[in-house]
Amino acid sequence: MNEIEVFRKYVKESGLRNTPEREVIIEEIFLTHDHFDVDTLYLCLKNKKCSISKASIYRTIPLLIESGLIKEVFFEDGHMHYEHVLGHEHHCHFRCLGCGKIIEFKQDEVLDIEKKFSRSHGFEVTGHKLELFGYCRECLKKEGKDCKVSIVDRVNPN
Amino acid sequence: MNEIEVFRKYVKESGLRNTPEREVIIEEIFLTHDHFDVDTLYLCLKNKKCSISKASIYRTIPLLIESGLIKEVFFEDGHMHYEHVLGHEHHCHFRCLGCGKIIEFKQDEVLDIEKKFSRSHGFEVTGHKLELFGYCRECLKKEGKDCKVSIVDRVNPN
DNA sequence: ATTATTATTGAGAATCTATTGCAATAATAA
DNA sequence: TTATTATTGCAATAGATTCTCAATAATAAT
Repeated sequence: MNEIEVFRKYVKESGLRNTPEREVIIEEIFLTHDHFDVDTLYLCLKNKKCSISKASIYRTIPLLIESGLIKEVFFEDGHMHYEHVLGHEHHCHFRCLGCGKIIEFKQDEVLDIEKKFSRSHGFEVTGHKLELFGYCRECLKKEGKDCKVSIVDRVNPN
Repeated sequence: MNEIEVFRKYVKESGLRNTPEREVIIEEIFLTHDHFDVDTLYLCLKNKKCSISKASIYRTIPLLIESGLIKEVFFEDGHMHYEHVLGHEHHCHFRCLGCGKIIEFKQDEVLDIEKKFSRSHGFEVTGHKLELFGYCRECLKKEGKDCKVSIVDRVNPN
C-alpha cells in the first residue's frame, strides 16, 4: 500500500472525506525523502500552480500523523518539522551545532534501553526519540579544532 | 556555587549586569525541581506580587541557558519547556501518552551510543536528548483488556 | 442520476508565543 | 557623584497556528 492508499483507507475508516487537495499534499510530501515544514510545503505547491491554502495544509497534517504517514521530528526556527514514517525505517538524528546539518543514523541499542526501562517500571514503551548533537567533521575542520581531543574532552557534557 | 552565584559570575564575565529582576526569576525557577515554562513562571511571580514583565523573562532565559543553569527540554502545547541543569544530573524522559506524565530516568548506555557514533563518523558529540514514550502502569490498568496483554508481554516480574 | 447531508475549502480574522523598539530606570565604572 | 549604557516594562510587531464562515464538493440516500 502506498501513501495515498493508506490515507484513503484511513479516511474511509474514520468517516472523513478524501479530497484532491489532500492527495496533492500527500503526493508533494512523499516526492522527496526529506524533512519538511508547512511553509516550504506551501511554497512548493504554490510554485507548481497547484496552490493549496495554508489552512488546509495545517488541517491535513494531523490526519497524516494519525494515519501513520508522517510524524513530528523537531521544533526549530519557530515552527515544527516533520518527516516520513511510511517507507522510512525508524532512526535517530544527529544535529550539527555548527552548520545545522541533520544526519540520520540507525541505532538498535536504543531498543535495549527501551526494554530495560519497560521491565524496571512495568510500563509499556511504544517508541523513542533520540537526538545527538555536536559538531560534524566539516565544522570541526573549519574551526581548526583538534577533533580527537575535543571528543575525549567533551563527551560527557554536564 | 549555587544558582545565583553561578549567574553572577557569568554576568560579570560577559560584561552584562545583574539585576534584582533576574535574581527573582532564578530564585523562583530553582525553588522547585520541576520543569517549567515561561507562562507559569510569569504567573507564579505575579501571584507573589513580585511581578516581572514577560519580556524580561523571555530575555533572561537565553542567559540562563548560556550560563548552564537551565536547558530546553521539549516543545509542547505550543511553547517551550525548560528544566534545571545545575544540581540536576543529566537524565532521559519517559512520557506517558495516556496521562501526559513525565518520568525522568538515568541511562548510561546512551553514552556508549554517543561514543560509537562519534567514532564511526569522526564527529564531536557534545550531548543527547532521549525521550521514550508509551503508557505508565496506572494508564495500562485503567485501559483494561489491551493492557494486561502488554503488561504480561513486556514486564518481567523480578 | 438527483438530491440531501455535511465535511472540507479558502480567505481572512483571531489567537498565541516570542521578539523588538523605545523611553525611563538603574547597575556599574570612572 | 557622575557618566555610561545595559536593563526594564510597555506596547507594537512578527510569525505560526487555529478559527470563523460562506461557498463548495464528497458521499450517502433516494
